[in-house]
Amino acid sequence: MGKLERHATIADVAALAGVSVGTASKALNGRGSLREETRMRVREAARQLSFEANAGARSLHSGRTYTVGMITTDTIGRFSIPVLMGAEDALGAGEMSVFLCDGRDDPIREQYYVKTLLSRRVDGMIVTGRRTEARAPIGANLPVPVVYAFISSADPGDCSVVPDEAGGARKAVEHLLAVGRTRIAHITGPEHHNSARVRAAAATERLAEDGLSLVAPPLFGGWSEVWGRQAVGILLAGRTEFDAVFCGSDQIARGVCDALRAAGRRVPQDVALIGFDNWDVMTEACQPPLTSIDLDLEGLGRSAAQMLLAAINGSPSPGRHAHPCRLVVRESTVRESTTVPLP
Amino acid sequence: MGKLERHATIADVAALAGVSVGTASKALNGRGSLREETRMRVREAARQLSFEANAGARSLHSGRTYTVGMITTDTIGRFSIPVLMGAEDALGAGEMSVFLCDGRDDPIREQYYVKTLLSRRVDGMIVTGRRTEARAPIGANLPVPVVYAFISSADPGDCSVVPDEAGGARKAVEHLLAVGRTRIAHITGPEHHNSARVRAAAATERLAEDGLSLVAPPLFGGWSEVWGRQAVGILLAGRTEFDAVFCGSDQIARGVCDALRAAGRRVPQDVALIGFDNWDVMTEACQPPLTSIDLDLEGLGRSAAQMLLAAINGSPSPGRHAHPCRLVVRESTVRESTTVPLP
DNA sequence: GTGAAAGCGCTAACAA
DNA sequence: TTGTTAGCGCTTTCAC
Repeated sequence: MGKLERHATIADVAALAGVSVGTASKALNGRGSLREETRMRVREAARQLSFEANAGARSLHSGRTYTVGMITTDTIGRFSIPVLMGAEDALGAGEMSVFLCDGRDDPIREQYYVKTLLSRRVDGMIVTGRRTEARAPIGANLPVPVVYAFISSADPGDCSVVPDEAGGARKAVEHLLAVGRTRIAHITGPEHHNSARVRAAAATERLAEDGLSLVAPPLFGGWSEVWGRQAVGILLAGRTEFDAVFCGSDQIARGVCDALRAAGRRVPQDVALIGFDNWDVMTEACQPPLTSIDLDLEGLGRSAAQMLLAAINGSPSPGRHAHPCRLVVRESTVRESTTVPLP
Repeated sequence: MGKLERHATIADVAALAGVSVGTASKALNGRGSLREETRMRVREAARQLSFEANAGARSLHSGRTYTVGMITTDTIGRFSIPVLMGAEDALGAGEMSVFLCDGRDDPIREQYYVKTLLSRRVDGMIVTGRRTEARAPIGANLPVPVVYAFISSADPGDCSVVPDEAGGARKAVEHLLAVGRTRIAHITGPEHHNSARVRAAAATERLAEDGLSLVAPPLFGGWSEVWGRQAVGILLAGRTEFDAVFCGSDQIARGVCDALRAAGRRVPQDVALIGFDNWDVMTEACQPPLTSIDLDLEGLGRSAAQMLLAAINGSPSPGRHAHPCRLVVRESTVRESTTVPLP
């Protein structure tokens, strides 16, 4: 057979089948009315030539390309991936192909990508990023719909799908209350980070609804294990007693866990511990395994993609949509894991 | 202005500028010889209409789409990402757009993507995956060049760019020897995993070159921290003395580190410790920070993309290409970090 | 220096 | 049932 030199065209197929291109087109797309024998003959010719219709030429008529662009505003990372995957999954099911564009925190590069995507006549775009903060819209009066996923647009009229971080923080607190803890500390990331502020505020608020408050003001620091360990030092140096720690991330929680153990406090007997993000690497390696809040990023991405598909089909969903978080219980908050191992 | 209803065509631009479409085309692409005034007038009209030439229509002539497909054979994960990013980076610089296709370990899905990409007339494809093992070629006699990155093709004639894991393992051993250790243990992932076997064999071989051997047969297990901790238990239960541990991954090394500390052995004074992958999450959280081997996946992806670009331009690089690994020294092998902090 | 016309690969009217 | 034709948006001869 040898390596094919060029793609077969529908003219090649028509010639081989001994019909006109119009007939070949109908046969391959199931349009018009043709003799079954003719249809088969054309199909067979197409198969023989490994014919795949040129999508570009095709979209010249339909006006649609069945492609979408995904732009990450900052470098692709641990949070963008599941979002991208969820979106890719939902779009693939919708027969859409996805252009991946890594913005790398560079607005110039980002605008370049927007132009490129428009020249490729994508049917829509998804914009995502590493942080949940609002960002400037990627463009004004774009000729195609845009959905922001994880990150949100500063324009409230734009469609944004964001994790319900406040709801997640409330679930964390409610879980700690449900297992009988009332003296709760909160250790989290840097105060300038939107997620840290939102989660801390929501936790405080939820406690207030039960007439409680954090045993100490939230400890803002970094998102790292190192900070988790340091923060425990600070907490223990103070006189405040605590029977639970709600952490702004799993990495922090892991650091907290290690430091508590080193200080002779047992988890969960003396201190119940809950993280945020439900990152398997951390929740599994933690001793004991870590209870956490799952952002369901893949579901979020899928949901964003579905909204984009709807918008492309003329039914936009303007505004900010909060995607719910899930509580995942493990042994850092309850003695025995509630999950029953499979037999 | 209001939301644009449709994309402007070159006919719109020509009409607004009061010239023919042919002239407009020349003006916008810098072809032919036109009066400077005309050129400017057309450019201005294009700007006013936010005109972006339809790439699909354009490629109808050029025969090239300036797009490539990236297919991950299995789910996109920690190893595929940097490869994808490096490739996207190199391709973007080459004015190429990238179609992202997540194979999800499903051969059916994978073949579906290959067909889709061919119908979109991509100029080439990059195939990647989570493991370094060889895999069946993605297709035979494809009309466009294919480069395998990280993963490799079972067909030795295909172009594959893979990390030089054996070289990395040798560098790890050489570093341990250089810091004066000779009684080296090796703890790594499952024996059925290609990377585990290759790294263990290379380490053994390198030691043999100096008339040495591992203090015990390689301990194969899982890639997790949990296994690292368990393995230390096994090692200590045996009578064999050791002054260094070479681990098959950073997660294992981290587990080893924690367990050694718990057992009263100091790192690096009593035991020097080196990991593999140079995963920042682990190397930084480890106490002390972990020396490791970096696969330079982003560089590998970039290199693969460049080979693809070359192949598209008629200069293929058939065969298997080993991409070198880098040693990154931190405090788990030397008392004071050799990296000088910036002032 | 500019316009008219053909053609890239395909689909969809309309004829035959 | 099938073939012919026009046209999607663009580039590129070739006349003028």
